[in-house]
Amino acid sequence: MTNLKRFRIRQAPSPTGYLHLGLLRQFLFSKLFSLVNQGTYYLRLEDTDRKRLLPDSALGLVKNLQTFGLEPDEGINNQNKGSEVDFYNIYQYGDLGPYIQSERLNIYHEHAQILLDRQLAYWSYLDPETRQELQDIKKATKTSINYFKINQEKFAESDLFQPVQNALQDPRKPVLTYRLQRQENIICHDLLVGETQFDLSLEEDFGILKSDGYPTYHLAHLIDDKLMQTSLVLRAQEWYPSIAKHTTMFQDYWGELPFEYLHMPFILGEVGNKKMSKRDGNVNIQNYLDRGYLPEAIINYLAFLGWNPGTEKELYLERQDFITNQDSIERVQLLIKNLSLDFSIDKLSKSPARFNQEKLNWFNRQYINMLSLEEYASRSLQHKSLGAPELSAKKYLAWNLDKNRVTTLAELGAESDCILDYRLPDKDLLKWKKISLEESLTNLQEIKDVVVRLSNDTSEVRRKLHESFLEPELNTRFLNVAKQIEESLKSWLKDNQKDTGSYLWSLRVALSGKSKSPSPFEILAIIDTSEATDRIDRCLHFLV
RNA sequence: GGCGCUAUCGUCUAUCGGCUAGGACGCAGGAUUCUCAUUCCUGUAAGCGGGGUUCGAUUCCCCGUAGCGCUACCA
Repeated sequence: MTNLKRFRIRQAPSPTGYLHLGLLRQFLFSKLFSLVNQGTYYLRLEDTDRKRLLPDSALGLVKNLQTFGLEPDEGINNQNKGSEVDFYNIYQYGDLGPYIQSERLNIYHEHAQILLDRQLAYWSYLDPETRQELQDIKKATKTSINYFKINQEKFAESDLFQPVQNALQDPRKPVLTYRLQRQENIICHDLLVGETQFDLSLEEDFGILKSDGYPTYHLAHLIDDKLMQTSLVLRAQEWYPSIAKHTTMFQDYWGELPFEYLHMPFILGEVGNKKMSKRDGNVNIQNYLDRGYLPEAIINYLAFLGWNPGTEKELYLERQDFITNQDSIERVQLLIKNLSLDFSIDKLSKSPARFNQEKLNWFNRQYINMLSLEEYASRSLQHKSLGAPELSAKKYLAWNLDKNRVTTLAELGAESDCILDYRLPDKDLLKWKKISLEESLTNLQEIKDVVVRLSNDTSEVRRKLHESFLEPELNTRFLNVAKQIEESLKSWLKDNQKDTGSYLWSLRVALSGKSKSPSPFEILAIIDTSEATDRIDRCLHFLV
């Protein structure tokens, strides 16, 4: 991209709500661009809309970004590494600040004055009613409004170009308006779309400094992205129609457009053709976190919405990464780094992408399964706000069984509850499909002795397993014990020429109490002999 | 209304003029299995319509059509 000057990319969120999916993807792609270009990814807070301002949302935003490994290199965050901004309860850091637009008012006013001096902007005194009337006429006559001319006819030249400080005190509440003077066609460039020609005579003047002294996006963009040395403006597609205004504004004021534009296509909601909105209820990124989705899965999924490496690779983290790194934030940073290795602009899609929960679920299942048992258990417990319950080997081993059966962290216990909280099955459930209930129970009675013997035989390995349940490789050691039980039990069945289903079905149902459950061998590796005996005996009572 | 963007399986997408249109999710079937899940295999399903350029168009161009966006003292 730009090779002479240092690559700098920015995101400029507004503290008017929560972090949503579309925005998160923009942050991700910005970070990816900065990594590819070995540049800086910075963040500034666009808090110029005082009516919609929600101060708390700034902290929520930077916290979320940290969770997703997207903390900016410069700008604002929630770490104590810069100067604190009390109002938002966040920190700001970097050499080109302030990064909070409400702290830059004097800068905007200074440039507004230059704009006035050069007659590139003027004060518009039209009240809302008048502007509404003009817009109605515009619709009827299909001609664009010349705001400058209208103001010129009604007000004196000295009013139109009065100094900023005076105008802000003016009871008529004027709005500083950008004066589009060029009437010709302009060719605008976007990294994704390419070149588009716009007719500037169709564009209308637009407000840049509101009567409350705060800039609109247009002025803030004009000033900040020059002063903060942005080299790539990556923003949502909805801005694309403004590219002509902005390009001409930069050319007029600064003599050049000092950066490239890239407009990101929308993310569509699962139903309908609208971009994901707050009405979908599922756009808030915090919802996904709350529902037990891993940041790794969300980021990996989002990366593939509008981008594709052109290879068949989709998972950008491997099982090994989960073993060597137990920290979620560091791991998601690694994920982003891995993505950046394949990331390039010509792999971006120009059309909007539809959000698909099923695919996200798949990513989440993949990554949950890669989690170490320790991390899976602790994160699931944390997720359920269970704090730190007394950890028993039994619980821990039972949860282990859930890991490749769940979609989200919220489902801890979904399958394993039958081990921790036994309920007697219905009588009929004990019947194996090929034989009668009586026969099934007789078989159960018969295998009970084998199970008891086996359970006693393996009590030593099980004791060792349970004692060291917090040590690494638990899953492997557990599976070994389960396998040992399985082999013994199956060889007994084979030696005595017994049909596996006729014995194992009722055994498993007796041990789990459920029609669908982990295998009897896995259950026997967890519960002790007396517990196993008790469960079987209770079922055998159906015999009498 | 004006201006603009976009257009391949249900969804995310590959293809940068040669296609028997590839992959992933989902779905269906099968294998393994005492059940469920996992894993593995197989299948399912697509180039919006019409012109043009070309030996040849999903790919390039034009016109339609559809979807979306913008048309603020919101960003």
